[in-house]
Amino acid sequence: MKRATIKDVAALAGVSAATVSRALDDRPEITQETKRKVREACRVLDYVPNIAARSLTGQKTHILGMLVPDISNPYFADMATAIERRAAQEGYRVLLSNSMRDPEQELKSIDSFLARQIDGILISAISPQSQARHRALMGNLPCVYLGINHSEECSYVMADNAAGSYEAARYLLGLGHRDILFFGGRDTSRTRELRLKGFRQALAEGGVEGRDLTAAGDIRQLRQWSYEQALELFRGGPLPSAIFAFSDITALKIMEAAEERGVRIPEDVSLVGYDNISFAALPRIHLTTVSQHKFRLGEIAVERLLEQIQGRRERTVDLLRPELVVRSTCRRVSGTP
Amino acid sequence: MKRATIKDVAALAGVSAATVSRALDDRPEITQETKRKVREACRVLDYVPNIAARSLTGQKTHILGMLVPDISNPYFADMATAIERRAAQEGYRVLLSNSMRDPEQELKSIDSFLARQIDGILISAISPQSQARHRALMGNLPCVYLGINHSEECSYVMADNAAGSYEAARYLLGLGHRDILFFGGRDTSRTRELRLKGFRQALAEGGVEGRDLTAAGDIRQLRQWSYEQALELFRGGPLPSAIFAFSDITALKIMEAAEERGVRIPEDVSLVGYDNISFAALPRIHLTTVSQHKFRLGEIAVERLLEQIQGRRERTVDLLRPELVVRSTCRRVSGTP
DNA sequence: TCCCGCCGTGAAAACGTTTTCTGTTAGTCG
DNA sequence: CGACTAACAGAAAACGTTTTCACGGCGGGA
Repeated sequence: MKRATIKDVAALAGVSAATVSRALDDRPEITQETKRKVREACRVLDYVPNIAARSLTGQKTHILGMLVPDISNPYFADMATAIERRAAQEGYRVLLSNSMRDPEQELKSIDSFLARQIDGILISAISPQSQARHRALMGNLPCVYLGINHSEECSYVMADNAAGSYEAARYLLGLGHRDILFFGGRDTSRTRELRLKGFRQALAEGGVEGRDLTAAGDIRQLRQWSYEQALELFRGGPLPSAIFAFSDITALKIMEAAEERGVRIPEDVSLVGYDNISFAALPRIHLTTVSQHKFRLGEIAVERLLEQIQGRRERTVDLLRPELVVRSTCRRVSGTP
Repeated sequence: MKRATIKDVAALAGVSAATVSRALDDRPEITQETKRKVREACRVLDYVPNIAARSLTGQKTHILGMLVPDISNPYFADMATAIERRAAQEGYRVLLSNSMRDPEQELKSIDSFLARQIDGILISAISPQSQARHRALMGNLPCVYLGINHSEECSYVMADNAAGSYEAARYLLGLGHRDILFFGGRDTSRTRELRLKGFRQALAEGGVEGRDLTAAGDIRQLRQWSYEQALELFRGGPLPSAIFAFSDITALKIMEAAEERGVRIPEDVSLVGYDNISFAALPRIHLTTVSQHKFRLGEIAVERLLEQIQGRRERTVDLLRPELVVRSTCRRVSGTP
């Protein structure tokens, strides 16, 4: 009933525990014959090594931690999928933590990760409050930021936000749009800052004035805020020619408000999102958006983290070029070629 | 630089390691004063207990394993969210494993869970091949099935699939539909069987003949299969009055095909889904569907698993009643009251 | 023949906790 | 005043591995 230990295997194979350990590690100094006996004994006893004991001797746990605000957000779910898969390929498991953007939760998660001796941590969102604590640990715990770069001392892999929005804005300009509104995102968000920057640059190059609408205030209510602002925008009065949404989630909220107000997309307003989450490709939605290659980002993040864990590399920075994916939420402005 | 151990804390607090252990456990036999000193020392040294060492002494790891086919599927993402949250409340973490429905992956995951001394496991999908291995362990490892019940020896919590589809079918009947097609699901799926059963029962009670379309064959290609079958269905010729999709994912694929063929929903065909995944509530989609209370299911699953782990309860069975959520993909058949 | 070195293996220490068993001190009761 | 109890804390064993060190045997060179 009780699980077999290495000693049981050793006894059955007629060798010592040390030999079993070495045989399972496939060390060259052990005879083929001995290895065979050991393997056989393991099979018979259904032996599974105890990782807790292993990690006690200073070995690694082969567990990675992942800090995420909300796994039910498809943006993070997609990344998590990629991460989980890549990690599994390398023999690692991932311990998930939804912080729900609650600083206290984040702190607890970090502590619990530490307590569990994880080998490294992937962070795709963290509040400023928790960063101090986190920074204190960075020396000890390999870490890579994913999709953000809160600290220059730490590795990160992210998409080039400015480049992505630059390209999307150019696309809108090319379609003849001149009155384009950048919509949403928190005023504290560095990501928003970068996306806005690329947007503004494209507009400036096209000699067009840009507008933008920013969420300032409670961080948790962003979706609700977007919906209400869009409702307000569509209340009547002149519409912008196109809306550049901070994210696909935001774009969806804009769509919802538009639907409610009878505003048609793209006939009345063009709309582009950002992230290319799975929602965007759905029938009836067909959101034109900027793809972040979340899958690739996740994979690279794992690779970099493992390199760091295994001491093969120090701090790294990866910037992926995003890609505009054109669907059907933008139209050409009449009267343009 | 090295992490502080319990001995360091003991030294700083001027007590023994044993006392520190007891103090942190808040045992009554330790003086308030001593506890205070210990806590202070922990704070100073930034002490985090080593869970690996703790688990070695026969304690629990406070880690739960979760076997999922695909976390980027919103159905599982939603459940995972609920599970993660509830587990965290109880001081547990969850180790995630995406099997991608690959039996070999499943096996590996189970072994790796075992090696990591997890306290219990939540399974929301498992292939028949892996079940044998899993069953062998069930005596040792607390387990609850989530949304499925592959074995009567094991706890499970799931929605009453037959009841849900019964209700949805009644709704369709009430709207005047008489030619209703049950669409999709794998022929090996027990879930499909149950949903079909409720569907048929409702139809039989209404004196209506039901039809159904089932996927037989490669399990991984279900979405593609649905899309192609729907395309075929919409090729021309007589349409059913309503389609009852096996799942929301299937329903979405049907929508996609309908869009492609110029078939309007609900004007030309009514459509109901199953699961109420987040996609279903999106603007422009508004899928009428059966809600499984995935969140509640996840929570209950964690609660039952913990009860089992802590020896408070044996095998349990929970059946939740699903709920029809009416949106806008069904219309009343003309000529009915 | 003797010694050296190498190969394969075993014994034991170490990892950081928890827990059981003891021991000490002070207080209480007869 | 002596002995017993209660309250508190320490020493040491145990958990299952890995790893360091040591040892025995064997082949080969002198």
